[in-house]
Amino acid sequence: MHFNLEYNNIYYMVITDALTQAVAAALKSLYGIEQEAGSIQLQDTRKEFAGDYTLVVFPYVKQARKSPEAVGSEIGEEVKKNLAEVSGYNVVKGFLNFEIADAYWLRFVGERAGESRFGLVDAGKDDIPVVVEYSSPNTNKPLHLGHIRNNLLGWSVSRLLEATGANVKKVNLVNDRGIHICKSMLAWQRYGGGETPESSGMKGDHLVGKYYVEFDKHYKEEVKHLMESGVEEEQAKKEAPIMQEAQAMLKRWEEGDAEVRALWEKMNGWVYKGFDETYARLGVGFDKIYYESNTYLLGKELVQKGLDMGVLFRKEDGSVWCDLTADGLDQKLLLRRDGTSVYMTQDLGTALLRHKDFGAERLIYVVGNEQDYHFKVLKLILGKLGFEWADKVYHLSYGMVELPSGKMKSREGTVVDADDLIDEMEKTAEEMSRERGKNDELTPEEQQHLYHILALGALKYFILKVDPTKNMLFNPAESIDFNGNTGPFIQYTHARIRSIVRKAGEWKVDNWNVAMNEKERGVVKILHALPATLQQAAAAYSPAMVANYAYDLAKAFNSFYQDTPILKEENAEVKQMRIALCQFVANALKNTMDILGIEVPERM
RNA sequence: GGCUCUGUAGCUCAGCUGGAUAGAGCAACUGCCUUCUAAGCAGUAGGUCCUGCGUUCGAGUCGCAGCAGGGUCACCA
Repeated sequence: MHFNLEYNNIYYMVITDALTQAVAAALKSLYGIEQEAGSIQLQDTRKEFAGDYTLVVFPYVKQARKSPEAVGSEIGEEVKKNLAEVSGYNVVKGFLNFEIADAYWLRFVGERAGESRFGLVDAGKDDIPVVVEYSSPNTNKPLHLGHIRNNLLGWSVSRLLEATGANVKKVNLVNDRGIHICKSMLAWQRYGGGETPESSGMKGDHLVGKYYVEFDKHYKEEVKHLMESGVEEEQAKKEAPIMQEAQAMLKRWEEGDAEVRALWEKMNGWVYKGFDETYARLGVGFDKIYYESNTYLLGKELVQKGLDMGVLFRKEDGSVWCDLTADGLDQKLLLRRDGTSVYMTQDLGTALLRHKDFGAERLIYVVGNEQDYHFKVLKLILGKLGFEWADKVYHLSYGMVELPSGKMKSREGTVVDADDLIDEMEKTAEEMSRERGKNDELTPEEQQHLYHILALGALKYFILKVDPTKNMLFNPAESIDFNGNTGPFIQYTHARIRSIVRKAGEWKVDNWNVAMNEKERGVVKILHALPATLQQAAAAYSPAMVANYAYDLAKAFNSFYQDTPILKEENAEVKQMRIALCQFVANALKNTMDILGIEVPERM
């Protein structure tokens, strides 16, 4: 029997698939063991041993009734006989290490190095869309570091899904109504003296945020006064006049009061202008923006449907609930006794709206893990309401960004402001670049652009390299690094490679018949794993896996670059192969960083 | 208290569906720029993988219990 390497219809010829098939056949012919090729696990051979891929034979020794060493040798021999690309094997204890012939790697580089999109799958424009919601800010205060993580994750996961073939629609649901914005409005009305972004020179979202803080200051004072005059705290918080007035303003807003609406539109307008600026600096965007002022009444007809279906019930006071006790949860309110809806009701409505707007089934919500319970319930209720796409709703639950002092709290002023942080990063990037003095020949515009992409590269990589599900720590006292496992390290590696490739000029692919060194093989094997890595990362919704991949690749390349001549190589064939390898790595770095939303420079 | 997530080097983090002697970066210490970009490379030092029991040929990874920390359990969003 002989195994031919075939083109996997999506990507490229895959030696690992051929190997597992050959192993499965060997298991059968040698020991009569039936094992599907797909369920055979190969792992990368550890670098202290010779070989490329390793099969652990322990699972088979019992049935084979032989020692692990014997089983390893027999399978190794059989596979080597049948698979030309296997140039050798060795057995250490129960580990069978396959060695892959250089010819395979050379062919792989020759065929793929010039592909600008190796490992990426073209997005199916006609496929059923996947809707990713992210960002979803409140309009009463500017964005902070927590929002940055959300935005970067949302953007990057969207890119990641696109890179693996999905038709992604990015949406934002702006929370533009409610008591929080009324607080800012009221405080501005009372204490603002007509201040505007233009008159103050303040960014609109920051200006509105300033009055949100202003409200809180007066509110606390009033509560304190009331408590001093003997009112209980609970009561005082409700009775504080400024709070009552904010509530009244909300009511007027809901009634459509012209004056309140005008003020609301004016101040929200300031905020949007500010947000747009921050989004642009972060390099994120949306296909559609929803506003809660338009959607907050949605969901009520769904509640009626649920009542008709008998999956919801009405209590004596008129409130409507969903009983989730059978699912191990509580009862969940969907309509208050006055008939008004709650957050969950709107979210049910907007889910359906989105399903209709895009014909989407997969809805992905990039929302912090403090809302795990909410989304569990949302999914359950959608299911009970009979939507078969409910099980395709996915909450991408990410951990919060903590400071050394603990959680960020906007009202306590312990937040890291998004704009300030980006400013800071750009300043640092500029300083570091000037110190090195490598970019003096660039135009001032090119320099500014470089500082920007380096700053954002550092920031984005810092945040995205961490597993999304985990909380992460940010220490403002220690600025984000530009050395080591960082975005600029990878950007630098790319710039360096591009420099070589530019100097090399045209390169062509021949049927290289040369020997590879360990460093070259190390780089090629990482490139080879790119498609599978992207698949895994997409399945896990984890840009972190992409970030770590890019780092491993850059690291391996730098190690190769350090002690292997490329342009100075005298053997023309070897030189061509190395240039191709360089181009290949540059493409892979560019594409993986692009998934992270990070631009890579041509020089730096 | 119920539910849930997390615990790996001094610090920040990797460790894919269990596999060989647990890996990076930062910080500390050594070397390497007249040679393709030193934002780099090579090396030294640093670990009871929170604890215990269990499953397994094999556990950082799976199960149970405990300890510590976060989140959440609103007619808020």
